[in-house]
Amino acid sequence: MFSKIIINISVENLDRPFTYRIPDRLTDRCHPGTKVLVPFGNSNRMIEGYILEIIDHADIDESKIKDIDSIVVEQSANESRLIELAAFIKEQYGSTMNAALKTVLPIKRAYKPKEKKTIEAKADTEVIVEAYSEAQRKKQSAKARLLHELIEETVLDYTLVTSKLKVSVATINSLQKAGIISVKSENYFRNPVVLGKSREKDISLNDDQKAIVDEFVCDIDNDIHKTYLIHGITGSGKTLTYISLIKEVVKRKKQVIVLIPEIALTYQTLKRFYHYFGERVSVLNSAMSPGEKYDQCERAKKREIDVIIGPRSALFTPFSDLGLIVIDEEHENTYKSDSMPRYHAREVAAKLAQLTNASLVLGSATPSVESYFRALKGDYKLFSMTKRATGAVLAQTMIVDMRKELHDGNKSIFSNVLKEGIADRLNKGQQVMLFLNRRGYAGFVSCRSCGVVMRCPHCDVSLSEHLSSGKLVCHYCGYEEKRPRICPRCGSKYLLGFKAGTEQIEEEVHKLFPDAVTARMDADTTRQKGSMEKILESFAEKKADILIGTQMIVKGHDFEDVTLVGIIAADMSLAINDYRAGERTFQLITQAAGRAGRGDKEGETIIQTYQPEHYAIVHAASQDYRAFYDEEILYRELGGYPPAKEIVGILVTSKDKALAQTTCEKMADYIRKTENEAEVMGPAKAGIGRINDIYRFIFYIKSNDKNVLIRCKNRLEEGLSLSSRLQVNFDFNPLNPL
DNA sequence: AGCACGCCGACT
DNA sequence: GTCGGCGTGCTC
Repeated sequence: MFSKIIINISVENLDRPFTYRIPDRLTDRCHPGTKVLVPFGNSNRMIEGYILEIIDHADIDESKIKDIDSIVVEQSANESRLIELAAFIKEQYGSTMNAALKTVLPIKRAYKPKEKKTIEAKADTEVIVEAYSEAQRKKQSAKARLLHELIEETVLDYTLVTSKLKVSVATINSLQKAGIISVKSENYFRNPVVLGKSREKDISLNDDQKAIVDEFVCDIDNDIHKTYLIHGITGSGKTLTYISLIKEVVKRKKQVIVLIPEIALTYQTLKRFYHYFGERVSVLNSAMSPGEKYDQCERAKKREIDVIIGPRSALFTPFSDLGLIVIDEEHENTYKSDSMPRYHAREVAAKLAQLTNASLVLGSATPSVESYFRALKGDYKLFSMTKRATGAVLAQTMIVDMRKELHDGNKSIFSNVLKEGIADRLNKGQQVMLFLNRRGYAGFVSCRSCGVVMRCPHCDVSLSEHLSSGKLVCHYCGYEEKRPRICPRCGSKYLLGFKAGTEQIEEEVHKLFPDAVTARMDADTTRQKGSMEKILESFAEKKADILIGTQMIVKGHDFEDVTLVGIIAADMSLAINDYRAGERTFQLITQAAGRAGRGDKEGETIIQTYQPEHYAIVHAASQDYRAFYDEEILYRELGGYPPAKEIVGILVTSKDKALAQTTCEKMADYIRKTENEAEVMGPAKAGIGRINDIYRFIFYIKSNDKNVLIRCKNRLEEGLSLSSRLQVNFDFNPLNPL
């Protein structure tokens, strides 16, 4: 017996399996995922590795093969489970086992003790309230922000205060001198932090929420672990429901993973969790260093925390007794990895829940069609929350037919209703959000005389004008060049940039409402780290009347004084040649509409479109998910798209164009000839045919049965020669346009 | 990554 | 002559 073993080092040269003989004494203890000690290299130094698979026949000269030395016994159950998860990812999504292991295993790091700083309230609540109002009076906004938090919580995380609350060291020092707060630092690992510092409130749930919690508790107490889909409209109190569910699980001495899209990982959200779970909750995010992430893994292993909140990768937190996984906003695209292995967190979470006997809770105001489909089929238990927890009413929505506006002689980007709406809100001192439903970046530059478009010399995309630096930039490979004054082809001076949509809107607003203060948020203004928070914060502080932006302004930000949301080109995302276009459009409009009227004032949403009769727009306007779903699923079944059918995209890339193309053709032909349960489409040049001088060809396989696609993938993988000149990527149920 | 092998300069 | 610099290449 032999085994393929991956060495426990992340170095490219060793990113391949090595074959070892399994000695007789170890045969019954060696399984995929087992951690073993093997002699390695010329000096036979002992090194740790993981068994990937057991094989009967060696694929290399047997004289070279060494024996496995021993099994590493202290391997924990959760570690072997993570290995199993890696095997699942490799099988389901097509990647090397090493790549799968790397996504799953925590990063190794040298032990470096880290200090944990906290800010504690030293004075009584009355003193803090007093100081808070004084700070407010003196317009010391940073001080006020900090004190405001201290009224509710007595202990705050130092880094949280400095980063999310943007309180400087100077402010903290002055409050420390005044004796109102004290800064304490303690060692992370030596002193497990004391819990229960926050002033806990009882959770009071409404009937919808209670019903969910009751059924969930009943299930887990009978050792039933299901997947639950909570469909709850914006503001229906999903987060509080999650918190109640998590409390029940934590009470039973089990741990919880909460997945949240990175963009929604705001101070507000975190505060709610800190409030109920104190120091027993931890966070992961992309801004953290590998060391910090490693620390959180260690804390999880040591059972110092019960709850971890984070993006996709938080799924791999090494808890020993996982009881529940929550995926908030489960429809979000960020849950699908965009690099190999292209796994979907929802599917991997389901597998992890199955392996650990945990429950899975999915929540969304606009569930993905896939999840809702499963829920209706009975695979998931479906809960609906149809009332806003605060009792606030949903915004009034209105669809404006822009064709009619044009017909009536209104050539502006704004309909007359929207213009009146904006004027009205400006009068009342309320705020407006203008949402441009547009994907992509700033405008390209082209010659008005000969029509030539400035393109990247290494990629098949046009270059974007970078206004501040006066350069043309490629967003795919980073190529830069100075913006030419005259057309390089015909020499004309009419080389003009097309303005990014949001800029154009801003200009128009200034023209119509010269006194209004606007803030703009798009790929161009948020390129710098932290600038997004800055813009949102200044808008929240009412430093601007109108916030103009793309997708990023609609996700989970609540502004009490926003009473009007204008959706400029609601149908723009329908034009994309993608089976998910309708779903995406519905989600975006629903989310945008949900931004209006979050406070006590009634909100209004105006949807401008050239396709007022399109079902995604009609149902989004009436906030009727079910009606949308019923039409959408019909279309998916008709077109043979997920979830009715499964799709895999096979992307072949190479510097050698002919090689990529012929390989892609060969692969497609091979599947066509050998698999009659599968339908092959293509091959064709990929959506972007060349990136960084690497040519890209793609073909798709469709089938009713995902296992057929996995079989195709496995057979293509087997047939692959290990040519480094060629790369093959698999993408199951791809998110990008077909 | 580690570690051996190896091919050059400067030293007991 | 040899000790040791680190450049190259391999590890089942």
